[in-house]
Amino acid sequence: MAWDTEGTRRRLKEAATVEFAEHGPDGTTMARIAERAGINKERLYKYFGDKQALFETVLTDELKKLAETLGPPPGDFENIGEFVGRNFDYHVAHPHLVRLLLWEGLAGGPVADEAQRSAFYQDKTRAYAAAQRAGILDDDLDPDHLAFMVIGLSAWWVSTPQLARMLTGADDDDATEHARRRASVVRAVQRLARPPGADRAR
Amino acid sequence: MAWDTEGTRRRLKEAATVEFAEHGPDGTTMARIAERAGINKERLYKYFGDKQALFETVLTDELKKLAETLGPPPGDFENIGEFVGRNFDYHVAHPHLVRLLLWEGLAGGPVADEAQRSAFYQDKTRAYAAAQRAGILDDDLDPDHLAFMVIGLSAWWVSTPQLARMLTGADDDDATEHARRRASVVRAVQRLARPPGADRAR
DNA sequence: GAGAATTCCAACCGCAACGTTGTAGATGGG
DNA sequence: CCCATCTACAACGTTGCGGTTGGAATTCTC
Repeated sequence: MAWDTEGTRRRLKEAATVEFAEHGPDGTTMARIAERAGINKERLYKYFGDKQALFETVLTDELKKLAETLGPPPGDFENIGEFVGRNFDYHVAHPHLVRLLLWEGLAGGPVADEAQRSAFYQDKTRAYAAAQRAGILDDDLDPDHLAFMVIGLSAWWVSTPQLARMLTGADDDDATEHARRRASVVRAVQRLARPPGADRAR
Repeated sequence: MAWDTEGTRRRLKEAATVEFAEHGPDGTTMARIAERAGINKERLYKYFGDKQALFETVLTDELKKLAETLGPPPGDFENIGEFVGRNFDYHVAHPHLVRLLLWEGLAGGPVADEAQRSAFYQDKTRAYAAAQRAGILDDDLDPDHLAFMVIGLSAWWVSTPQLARMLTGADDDDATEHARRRASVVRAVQRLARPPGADRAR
């Protein structure tokens, strides 16, 4: 049988994503990743270097997936609510990414792929600023802060699930509660970003 | 010299707070806690049980400190913006608590002191609901979700410092940026919670 | 003031984790 | 067809962790 190096690489990375998202950098063991992938542990070191490098690879990969799934931010921000709603859906369906981000922030180590990501966020900020100048978004908040808070609003539910549970009294996989949360996020973003008077459709 | 059991207990707990907040449950070692406190490791087990119990003790303690420092939520929510601003200041000055909360949520294990905390949050939700009925807060969002998002807005900056840095381009200990962030949080909460037309003081 | 009880500590135990090494099989150019 | 090269793996070495134990020093109790 021919080698399937790309396949083993992919399987290792998928296993690493699950393990890292679940247990974090410190709680994850290289042996468990290899075991989950059904591949020998040593391959991890050959392909990805050490644990830290593997974590960074996994994180940048998941960020890319999000960007590809959601597509570029809508040219106009008229419908920012729905855009963030889709963002929220994504985070609830794949909590991997938010969890990886939180662990990255908590660890305080090097930031994976910092240059690319900074550039991405600066683009985003510029887009927000343009929409504010066009009057589509309110300019009450500075564009970078607005962008940051919008991310927060859609990611916060996944970030502190225990608070969410204690406050709402609902389980994480409750479908009707999910819909209620989504609606709240959409409405909150509209209140935050849209000029007063817009989105009056109650 | 007389025994100072309460003192050693306190020193151990303080050291544990720092270590747990910094490195998380998995990244923290009992030996390092003891070393930081200058006390023998075995005392930790005598006083606090095992690692998990120590973590829960530390977390509930920090939650109590926040509640005592900020005092009860203001009877009326007219000034919810400033209240949340003080909350934000606290989290920036003592990031311990938010970090512990994030780690608790990520670990997914048992929630420390769940009964008390649930009761606390339900009280909070009731207070929000009352303010909504009184017309002080807008009832656009359900009170539990509003409470949850308000917490998120003031804690999100500490939760993903690397995103904050990449978006704002500012260091975490930049004083003018702190003021700017605080103002954004206050304004955002007002937009989120207050009826349209209130807080028009630009 | 003697002995029970408690505080404190150094040393230890079992175990699991990271990362490496030595080797068996597969591949491909000359 | 041969040998350098690459993939893959089992087993290992070392380190460091959570938790325990035996005993010395100190305080309390009667």
